[in-house]
Amino acid sequence: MKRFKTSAAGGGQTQLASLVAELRRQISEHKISPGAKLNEQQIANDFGVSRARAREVIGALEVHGLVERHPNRGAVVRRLELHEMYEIYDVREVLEGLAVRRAVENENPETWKKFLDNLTPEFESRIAAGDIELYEVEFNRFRKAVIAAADNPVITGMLDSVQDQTQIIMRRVLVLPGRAERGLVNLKRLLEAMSKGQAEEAEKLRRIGIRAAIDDLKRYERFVL
Amino acid sequence: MKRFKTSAAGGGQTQLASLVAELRRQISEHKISPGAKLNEQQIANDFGVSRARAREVIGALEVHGLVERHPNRGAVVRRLELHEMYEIYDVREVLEGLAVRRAVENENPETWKKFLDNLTPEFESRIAAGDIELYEVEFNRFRKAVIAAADNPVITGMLDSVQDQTQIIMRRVLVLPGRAERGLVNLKRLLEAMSKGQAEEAEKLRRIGIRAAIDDLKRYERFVL
DNA sequence: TGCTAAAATAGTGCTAACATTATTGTCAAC
DNA sequence: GTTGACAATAATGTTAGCACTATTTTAGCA
Repeated sequence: MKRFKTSAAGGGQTQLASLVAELRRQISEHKISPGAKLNEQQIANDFGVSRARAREVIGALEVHGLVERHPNRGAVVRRLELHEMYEIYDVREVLEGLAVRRAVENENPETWKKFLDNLTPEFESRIAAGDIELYEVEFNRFRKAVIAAADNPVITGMLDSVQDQTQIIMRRVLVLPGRAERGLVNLKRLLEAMSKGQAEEAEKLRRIGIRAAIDDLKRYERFVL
Repeated sequence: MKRFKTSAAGGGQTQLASLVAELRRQISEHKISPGAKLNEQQIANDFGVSRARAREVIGALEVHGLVERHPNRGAVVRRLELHEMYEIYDVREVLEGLAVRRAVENENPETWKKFLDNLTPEFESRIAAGDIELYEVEFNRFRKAVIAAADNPVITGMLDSVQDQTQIIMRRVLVLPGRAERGLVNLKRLLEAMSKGQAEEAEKLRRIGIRAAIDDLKRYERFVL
């Protein structure tokens, strides 16, 4: 059992916000599975907070769309339906494109040149040989840098929300045949455009990359879900 | 005092969700002003719900970013700062563009032709003469149709959230010199593209329209805020 | 008058107890 | 085996009371 700081314990973030962030994390990583029941007393016990606080947390998750509550019967973690996945990805496409555009406008092109320089022939052959984790780590490192450079908390918050809901499925997509290779091709072109300060071209390429990933999901739906 | 339905009263939406929607509406219309204090017992009294429920509502508003809570001291409705306005508008630009693109793809072009046909020379001269409400009503009618045709609840939810936070200020922008006229020119071109089924062109034009509105805000900041 | 310490205040935070409600389980009748 | 009625159950929903905490106010003193 993890003891959650009371509200007055400093650090700027309220107890509620901390708890919600933790539950979101657990739900998004499927540590709490879709379909799992959440109950106030259990959460209060698990996190060492009052039942009143636990209730607030569940309420916030409800409003956030992550759980479905049934009055007097408890809450269930929502399953994401496939059509929702596509809806979310439409939004992700434009938001990631926007983030990249702003990142290019805000940040020294040398930053992106450094990422490009990491994509050595050795790196590429390791991806081709199946080292998907390597690709994932590098891609996530790049993506974090983009979001930081975009410097827009609204974008960040929305993309976090998007990520919460889609990450498990998209990890499955990442291991589909040739996904990582195709992703790498797109990443190289994207980084080239970014290294030249081409903000609109970068936005377009990022969007193409997102669209390509979701197209792979469509193609292999029966295998992923 | 408005008596809020208990959770079990049917209609699919939980009491919490209804209350949150109502508070969001009041905050977004400045019926509850930025800087106003919210307290649990007052909300419980005002809406005829338990203090526990009121507390949940405030918690949800906190997580939603609409209020700032101070442990043991209460909650205050957040003031939107100008830089946040611009951050939100970046996101709005891409989301509204996406909505228009999807609407064009999903809906019969005749729909948009009908909106275009409403923009008669008489309509235009009334806008030029200062009938801003007419422009606002027609534009909002069009916008609702777009969002409905886009048929993506994720977009809708995010745009609702964006609207909550920006609508009061953007109404002030709407009465700036020439704003409505310039908006109308963009709307005509947009509807022309939509009537021809040009989804990408429509997306581009919608984005230009949003960008133009925010540019007017930048130009007249000192008068608007 | 200005400063400091103590008291008061306002509101949340927590706990306990009981009420309420929707669903599930059991049992008898057909 | 199925159906319907009733009881049990699980969890939330509400209320009440008190604890706790951060801020504001007040009183006393230099």
